[in-house]
Parts: sequence; C-alpha cells; structure tokens
Amino acid sequence: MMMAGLRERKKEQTRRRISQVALRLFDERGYDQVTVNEIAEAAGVAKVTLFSYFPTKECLATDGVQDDMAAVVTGRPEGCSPIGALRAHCRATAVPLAKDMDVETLITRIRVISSNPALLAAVHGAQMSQRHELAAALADGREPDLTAHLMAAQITAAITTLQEAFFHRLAADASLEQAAGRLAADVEVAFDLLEHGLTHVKGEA
Amino acid sequence: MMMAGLRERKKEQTRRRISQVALRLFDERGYDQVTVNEIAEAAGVAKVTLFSYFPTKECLATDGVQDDMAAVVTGRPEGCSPIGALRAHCRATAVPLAKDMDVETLITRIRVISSNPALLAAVHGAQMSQRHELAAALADGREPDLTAHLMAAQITAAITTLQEAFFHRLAADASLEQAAGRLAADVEVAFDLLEHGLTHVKGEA
DNA sequence: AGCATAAACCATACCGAGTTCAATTACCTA
DNA sequence: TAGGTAATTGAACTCGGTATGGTTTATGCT
Repeated sequence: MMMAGLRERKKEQTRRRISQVALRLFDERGYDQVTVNEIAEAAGVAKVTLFSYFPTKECLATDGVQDDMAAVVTGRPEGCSPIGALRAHCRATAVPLAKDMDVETLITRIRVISSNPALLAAVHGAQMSQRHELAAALADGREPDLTAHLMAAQITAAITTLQEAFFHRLAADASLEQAAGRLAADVEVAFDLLEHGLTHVKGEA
Repeated sequence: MMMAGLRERKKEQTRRRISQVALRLFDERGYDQVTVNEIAEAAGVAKVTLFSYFPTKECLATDGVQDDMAAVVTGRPEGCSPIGALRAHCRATAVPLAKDMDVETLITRIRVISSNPALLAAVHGAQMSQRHELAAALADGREPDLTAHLMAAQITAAITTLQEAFFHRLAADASLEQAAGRLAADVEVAFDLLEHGLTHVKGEA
C-alpha cells in the first residue's frame, strides 16, 4: 500500500506535460494566439482532460506562480512582528515559486505573463484574494477590523509591486542575479515605507 | 449645427436603456443567470449593438463605478501634498460615481457587484490599472521610480479597502447615511495609517 | 492469477461571450 | 429631396468552458 502508485505518477506526468506544452506554445506565439484545443492536441490529450487539470486557460499560464503570505504570518517565530516576518520572507525568497520549478522555466513563465495584460491582471486578482487571508492572520484570531484589512491591503500591494518590478526587470534585460540583487534592496525600501509611512519619504516634492 | 442632435440623444438614451435593463435583470436573477442575449432582447436591441456600447458583459454591471485618482493628484491646488489631496477627495465623496446616477440605482449596482466574486475581482482589476497612472501623477513629470510605484500601490490598496468596507456595510444592512458616516471616520484611519506607517498602530499585539 | 471497482481518459455535442461582415435603416446636410 | 454617413441588424463564426456518456487501465482484493 502507498507504494508511490503508478497511477499518481502518470497523472503528475500528464499534468507536467500539459503545463510545459502550454508554456512553450504561449512563449512561441503569444497567449492569445494559442487555443486550448491546440494545447490539448499538442499534449496528446482531450480538451476535457486538460480542463480537469487546469480549471481555466489562465491557470495554464500562471501555474506555479503563487505565494501564501498568510502562512508566513501565522507561522512566524516567537517574538516576531508580522511585518518583520514578511520582510524576512521577502528577503529570503526573491520570487515565490513552486518547490520543483527550474529557473529557466520560471523566467519563461514570467515573460509570458508579463507580456499579456489579462494574465497580469489575473495574477493581481489572485493576490487580491490573499488579502483577506492575510487580514485574518494579522488579526490573530479576532475578527479582522478595518485597520487589519488596511494593513493587509497595503502589504499585499507593496509585495505585488516588488514582484512587478522584479518581473519587469527580468523580462527586459537583466540577468537573474542582477534582478535578484536589485530586488534585495527594493525589499528594504518597500518595508521601510510600509512601516514608517509615506510622509517619511526623503526626496519628495 | 451642433444643436443637441437627435442622433446623439437617441444614442445616449439607448445606452441608458441597455444599462438599466441589464442592471434590473442582474438584480432579479443574479449576474451569472442572465445572458447577454436576454439583455439585448429585453432592451430591444441586437447583440452586436449591445457590444458596441459595452465592450464586455462585466462592463454592463460595473458601468459608472469608476474613479480617477490620478486626476485628483494632478489637479490638486497649490501647496497641497498628493496624499493631502487624496484624503480631501475621499472625505468629500463617499463613493466615486458618475455625475448623473441616482442613489437608488447606485445601491442596486453595488448589491449586484458585491454579490458576485468575478465582478468584485473585475472592479479590483480596474483599480489596479489605475495604479500606474497614479504612480505617474505622483512622480510629477519624472519617470516614476520604485518609491512612487510603492506609494501608488499602497494608496490604491487603501482606497480600495475603504470602498470595500463601505460596500459591505451598505449591502448588509446599514442606511446610506450610516454607511457614509462610518466611511468618513474610516477615511481618517486609512490615511493616518498611510502617512505614519504600520508601526504606529496603537493596539497591536 | 483473476476479477470488480473506480479513476483517468476520451469523443462529441453543447452553451455563452464576443467578433466579423454584408446588408439595412435612420439621421443629417447640402 | 438626394446622397453621405453613422447606427443598427441578422446570421454565421470563433473560442473558452461544460455536460454527457462511454472506454481504457491501474489497483485492491480474493
């Protein structure tokens, strides 16, 4: 029992094949110029099967690009503030990625997503739905009040902006190392701004 | 010449009729349970005509619910900070509405939008795209840097949260006056948080 | 090994949003 | 009143996504 199951292996394999084929086609011809029928056919699978793995076409493109800020807050060590925990988390991980994704694939995925407004909006929307979880985590058990929601919204917005800047840089020209370096500095800027407020900005007109 | 043209009057009238019919149907049976074909037929218009007025079904539901924060910043009076201008704007207008929309219709529209996750996400997405304009306005001519983008993102997030809280209260039970009153107080909370940072929050664990 | 079960898969037909296009109607202007 | 132009129309089409109902295939049990 529970012996790694051939069934589950094949399933995972099929999922990966669909995702990879889709990404390749998107990258080659652009998201809008590829139909799900083509993806299904190229992956050697029925359209229905494709949709059993990925609920929408968008999910094919954004597969694996996720993060759970709420978990970072709830799982933070003793005596650590929520914002401190998030700052540390952003310092540590340049981009939140699925465990088993190679960098090459990730960059391609980012390129695909960045070059399509609808996909960008979808990623934003996904992060938007994390706001409520984060608000709940910040409220720490109690029903989140307005302040908790505001904090969650601002933090989410900041992190989204960081990711956006990172994506933009990566898609443009910079190497992964360069972009990661810049990101490290940006993280500090963002969290300082979050913690100390907009009025503390130095070179402001 | 330019004498209020019957043509333009009819056009505007048709637009209003489509929007009203759509809103009524959405409110009666729910957004997902109404097809654009039904709306077109009920409005006595061809589907193609409907889509010439509203680019998407979503736009039928969110019609008139927009705001332009960038304009508030760029059009602010002399010697007024961007954030100050936005705070004043939020104080003044409970909800950003089109000039000629009655309150009854607005509340119905909010009820429709609030009761559908996809529509909620669409509204969020629309506000998301305003971020870049706001960042440009904050940069005041220069190319917006990371800080400008971060500020824009945080401000947008805060205002979105305010609107969300207002909608939620309105859809739940409160009267317009009650909700507006609470909103006035919430505006101050939100902008204080924005200006002074998250670490200045009083009752924080 | 042999068999029943359920998971994964498939082809096909279908639905609704949105587009294309040629033909038609209604307004405007000279 | 004639001719141009903007608005409208029906019909056919594309594509994302779902429903149906049937076929293969891994697996668990005996």
